[in-house]
Amino acid sequence: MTYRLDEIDRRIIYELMRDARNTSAPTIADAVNVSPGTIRNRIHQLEDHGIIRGYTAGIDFEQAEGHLTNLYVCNAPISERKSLAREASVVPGVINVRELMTGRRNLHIMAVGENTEALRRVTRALSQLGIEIEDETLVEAETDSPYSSFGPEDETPGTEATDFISLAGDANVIDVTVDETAPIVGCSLEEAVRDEILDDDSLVIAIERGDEVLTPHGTTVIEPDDLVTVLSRSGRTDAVLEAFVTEASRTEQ
Amino acid sequence: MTYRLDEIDRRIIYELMRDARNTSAPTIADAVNVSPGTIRNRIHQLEDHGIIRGYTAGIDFEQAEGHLTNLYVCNAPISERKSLAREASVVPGVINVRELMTGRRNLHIMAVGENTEALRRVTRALSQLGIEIEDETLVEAETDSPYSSFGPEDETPGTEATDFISLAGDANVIDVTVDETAPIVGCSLEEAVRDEILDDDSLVIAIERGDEVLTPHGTTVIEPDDLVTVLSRSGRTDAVLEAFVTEASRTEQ
DNA sequence: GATGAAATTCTTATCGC
DNA sequence: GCGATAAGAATTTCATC
Repeated sequence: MTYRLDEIDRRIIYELMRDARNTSAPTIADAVNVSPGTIRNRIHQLEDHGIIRGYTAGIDFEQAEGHLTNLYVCNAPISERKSLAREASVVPGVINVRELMTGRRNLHIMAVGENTEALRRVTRALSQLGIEIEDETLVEAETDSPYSSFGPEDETPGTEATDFISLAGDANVIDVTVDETAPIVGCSLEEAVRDEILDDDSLVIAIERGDEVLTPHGTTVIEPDDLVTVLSRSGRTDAVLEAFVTEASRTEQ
Repeated sequence: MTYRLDEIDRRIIYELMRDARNTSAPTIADAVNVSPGTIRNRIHQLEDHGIIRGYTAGIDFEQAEGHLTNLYVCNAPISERKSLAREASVVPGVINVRELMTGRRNLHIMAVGENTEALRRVTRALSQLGIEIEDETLVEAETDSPYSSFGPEDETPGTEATDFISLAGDANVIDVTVDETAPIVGCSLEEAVRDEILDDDSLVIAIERGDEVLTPHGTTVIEPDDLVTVLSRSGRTDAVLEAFVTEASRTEQ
């Protein structure tokens, strides 16, 4: 029942986990040196074999009108776990169900509601199905990453944020080494903010260039290999990092 | 900071949660009666505001060369939770991280490895980051669903599987009412299997038509509104149901 | 929010190994 | 069976109203 994957399949899975919507077949084809048609054929095979279950959009419901996301940790008898998981997945509000191999706490159900009353309705619906809720908590954030083993081999994870310290509120300090091909290279900080390369909520507070530490001004121009310290109030780390790392790191073979 | 959504935004989110890759802008445009360009503009706005976090492919790693998926339930000090979550997400093998609001068990980390040794490496990496692993278990299955509140109002969830009983092994019995526009309508069971409308692993064991119960044969032709009982050994319920429900239920206004 | 032209991508059928 | 290729349809991008 296990399907044998080759390098092409693995790379397809990696790219689709990274961005399932804005990754076209020709893009992947360039990366693995086959024709776009082959990529599409493989994708369809992976879908047909059930290896690709589907494609989901990750939604930050909290930002969308303050909806609440709740995680229910539940017990289900092993014999009924599969069917209860199926029934739970169609309860209004439920967006994700995980079946675990343990005897207890073996069903993790994630649901969204516009307020606590809506979540109470989910609680009641799950109870009526015979699912025992052992624990429930609000979900603050969720992050998806591709499976790195299926990614390109020449990956250098050290390029991105080297340090990451949470401050009060949602502000973060990020240390990042500037990529040679980063969008911000050659721009002054003033220009970067004006051209929306750099978020308005982000502030460059230090630049290490070689042996010296520069104090950044609006006219300071960012160069490759600068070690830049950024204070970000937006909390959207990825968006901030985009300015400093290469934009198309995935297209390089 | 909360973004105000209208009917168009909600519907876009619903459709992209349902299928982020094979849902084109014109398809959604037809459903809400605006131009495709407007749908694309809205999608970009939702992406820019961070309401759409990204698009992920759901992978069944077990079917792919028998990879193992593990869920680590961890404790992280509240003050460091956000940064630990960030660091955990780049540990090789980690594909999903959830931050929860509780004091304990507030970090759920999901990782994939080709064997138990690979998962042990993940365990070590997480420990070295200062994450305390409280519990860990293999993940058997995961299901994603769209947020039904954002879906079309005339949804009739009763159309699909009305009952669902797990049997020994991976076999299931499903009761389903046949849709008028289902692919299998007008086909004999023999033809359905030959044309690959119906899975080879699926067996129709009963048909209720009006007041009578038919015993299915190869030559039996499926009609709309038949209540069909299907025994499926494949465990891939969705694939089986596809034959009996309308293929393009989302295109109907 | 709609429209229209240009570029890209997807679908499908066909060919060669 | 698997991958490459090419024509036609559909989709996305971008500028403009």
